[in-house]
Amino acid sequence: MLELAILGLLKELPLHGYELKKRLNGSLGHLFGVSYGSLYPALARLEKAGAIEAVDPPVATATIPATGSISGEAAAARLRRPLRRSGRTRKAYRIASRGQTLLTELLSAEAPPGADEDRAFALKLAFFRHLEPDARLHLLRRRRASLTDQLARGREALAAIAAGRSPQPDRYTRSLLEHETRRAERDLEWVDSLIADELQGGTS
Amino acid sequence: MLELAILGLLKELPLHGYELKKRLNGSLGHLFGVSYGSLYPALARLEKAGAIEAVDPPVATATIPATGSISGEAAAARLRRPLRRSGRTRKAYRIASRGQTLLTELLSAEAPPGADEDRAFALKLAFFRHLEPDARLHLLRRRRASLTDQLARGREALAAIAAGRSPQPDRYTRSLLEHETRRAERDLEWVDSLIADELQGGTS
DNA sequence: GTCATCATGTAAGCCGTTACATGATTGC
DNA sequence: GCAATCATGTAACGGCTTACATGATGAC
Repeated sequence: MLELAILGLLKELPLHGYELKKRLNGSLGHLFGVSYGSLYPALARLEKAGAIEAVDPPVATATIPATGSISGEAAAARLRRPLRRSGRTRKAYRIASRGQTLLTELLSAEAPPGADEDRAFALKLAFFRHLEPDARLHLLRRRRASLTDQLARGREALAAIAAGRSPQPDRYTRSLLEHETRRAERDLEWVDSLIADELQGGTS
Repeated sequence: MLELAILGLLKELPLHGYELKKRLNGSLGHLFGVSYGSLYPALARLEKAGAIEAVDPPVATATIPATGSISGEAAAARLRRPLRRSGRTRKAYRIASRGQTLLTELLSAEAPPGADEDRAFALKLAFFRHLEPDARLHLLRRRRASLTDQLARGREALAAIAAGRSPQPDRYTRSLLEHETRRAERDLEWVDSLIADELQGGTS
């Protein structure tokens, strides 16, 4: 998941490790906390695999692509200014074509079942714009199926308790089960609305 | 978190590893998936630390305390029957007094901030009955504070976007932000209802 | 000249996973 | 007797964390 986040951010503009970390712990913060101890090795790995490449800073404006996005331009400006430093300390990376492929793969990849699934889905959504509409729909439908399952299990568990087929849990466990079932309902409605938007082609 | 789950289950009745795993992946399943590779080492660790002890099976009924809970009795019966086996294969554990202490500590422990917090809270709730009312309230209030923060951050981010102080995110990111803010609202309401129940002393 | 911050990295360790190895018990 | 399942464990590895080491830059 770290690599997905890194590639997703680098897809918009080249960044160096320190800035990358600030962004990962900032906008994506609730989804994701990274420490240097995992970030820098991850960058090294990705570079060795040819997914990203160090961009040498000399020709500042030229190497930074116009993304059209406001944040992109602002960040590029931020990045441009300090480039007048000695130039040997910071190491900015940009995504390479193998990285584009990898990003698509990671976005489309089977979600790890279990507790990480929620986070993985949220993270993917943050970079959804980099996927083809088909792939987006596919992902949304897989997510939908998973939520439908969860919901069915929750409802069955509640029904079994109500019918006495399962023993009465204490009130905390019961409340937890009810809450999680409601959450699954809401998540399902939400995913359905995302699917509907997707089908009618991008209502902003 | 694994140790918390193990101790919480053993607090109700002695169990052996295999059965423990079935329960962890069953009722607590959505919160928690464990594999043998981590369960057995964890049991060994806990035993060495004196938190749990192997209970030798001979005197079946005598060693199993009456918990008063239906599931407890049913499980005890399930456990009782196969005890007529040779007796060298299964190794049931029961919680020791140091384990009781440890359980209380783990339940009361500071939640790891970040993405695990949700799961940790849910897991603790499943064993809430083993805590003193004071400790329960304390935990609920800490959770409340954390959710209040999350909610404030979400609302601020949305306000900043609406006011143009932040750049417009794409529709997926925006929808994600909105959804997570609503979720924080709902979670907060839920925790508030748990606090209210707690204060008026156990409305089932 | 010194302090805060920016910036990159390494080392040790924790907590979990999958895959593998092994054997007992039960049902047919 | 053979397969399914119950049952316990080990080995290798993955991914992330904290703590540590190092040094450049900018502000005052």
